[in-house]
Amino acid sequence: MKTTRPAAAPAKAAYHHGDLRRSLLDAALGLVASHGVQGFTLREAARAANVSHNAPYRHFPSRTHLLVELATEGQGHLLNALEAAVARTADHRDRIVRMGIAYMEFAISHAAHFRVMFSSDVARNRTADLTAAQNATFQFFESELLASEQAGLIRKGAVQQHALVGWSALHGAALLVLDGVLDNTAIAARRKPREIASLVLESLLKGILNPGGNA
Amino acid sequence: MKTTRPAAAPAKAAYHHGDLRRSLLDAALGLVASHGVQGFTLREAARAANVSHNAPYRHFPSRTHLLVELATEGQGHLLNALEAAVARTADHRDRIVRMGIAYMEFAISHAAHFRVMFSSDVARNRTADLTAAQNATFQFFESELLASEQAGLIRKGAVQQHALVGWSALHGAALLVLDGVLDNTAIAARRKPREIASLVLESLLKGILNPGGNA
DNA sequence: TTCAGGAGTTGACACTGTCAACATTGTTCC
DNA sequence: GGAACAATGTTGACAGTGTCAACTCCTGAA
Repeated sequence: MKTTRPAAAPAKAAYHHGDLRRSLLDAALGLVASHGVQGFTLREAARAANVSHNAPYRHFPSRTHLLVELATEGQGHLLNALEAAVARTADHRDRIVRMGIAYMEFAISHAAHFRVMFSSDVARNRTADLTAAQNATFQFFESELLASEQAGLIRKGAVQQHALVGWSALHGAALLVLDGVLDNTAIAARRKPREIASLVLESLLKGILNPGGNA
Repeated sequence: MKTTRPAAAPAKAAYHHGDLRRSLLDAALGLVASHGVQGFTLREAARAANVSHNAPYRHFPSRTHLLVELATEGQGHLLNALEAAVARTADHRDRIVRMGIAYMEFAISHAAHFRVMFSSDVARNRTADLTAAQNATFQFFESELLASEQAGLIRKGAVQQHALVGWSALHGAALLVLDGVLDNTAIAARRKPREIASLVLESLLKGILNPGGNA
């Protein structure tokens, strides 16, 4: 983890931590995963990093700011995941489907990040960086659909609307799955998250594909 | 509010509150509205109800349980709103559109309830009652679509899937709007919530309407 | 070598959720 | 009526939290 400093001292040793900021973010992520956003505590993160309860304040002005930072970071990871998913094929329909599935799978397999990214108290303390990261995600959706439109896969003229509806549906499905709200529905109870995403995408595509499409 | 007891005493007077449970839920809702779910405090709710900091424990076993109760109540109100919206017309397409718009409008105009209903720490402490209330909402979506299917408005054979996708899209859109995530998108920035809901519904309907539909 | 400032520490404060023990009230049965 | 009893509220305490202020330690530049 370190770069230059004296390797790995056995005890907690050094006065300067080396990369406290990173350690705190990692610890926070773990705590959110096990105790929820609400249950995350600055002092416990400090403890996990072997540091006094006030050390975090040298890196983050408040508990909320740390969470916002985590959210911004997560949003970047999400965008990376979407880009990676899409990169594996050139077929426009496939790309859309993979992108959607990647969204759902990110929400599930990086649940802690995802929860922080869309927790309400982070939303009300959003920074310009976080806003920019969220906009980038939406624009990625849009650009992908724009390419499909130009290739003639989907109907002309409502790319922004399609992006809005697509993102909403995937986002909503991800949250409903994450919260277990769908666990008692016949349609979703026995399906894996990626299958649920497929169902959502299938329906969405029916609404936007060109009549002559290859559906 | 009271029924039999001595009207409204000017001072806080009476040892027994009368309806503390209700007062606490109302106070909690107000606090969530102004300070967020995270910022809601049992002690402040108690203060708002003119009662000692421990009185709430005679009605709720914990802070979280109070929130779960609030969520269950909100889910009931949501279902009522959906039913009321649908009742105003017999046209199946209209009913679906009104139902969707009502969902979005509930999320916006009852934001505090909605936030509690889908806050993650409520989700992880869900009671049977809350689960039942959520299932009822999904079933209402389903039943509405089933009626449309039988009337020939929408394609045969995938009502559950349509309900899943529809709920997901509306839910996702509501949360994205509520969190302000869409504020910087060209498509949603200058639109009212109900217009955004209309856009979502328009797209969804294109995907499920019968070819011979009146779209 | 000095020294300014970044990084971490200790100590304090008001506040929180929750537990235990106690006080007051309304109800129910003789 | 009054006596037991359960509900409902209260007071007091405790550990834990976020944050502020003042301090110490360490590193890199002048």
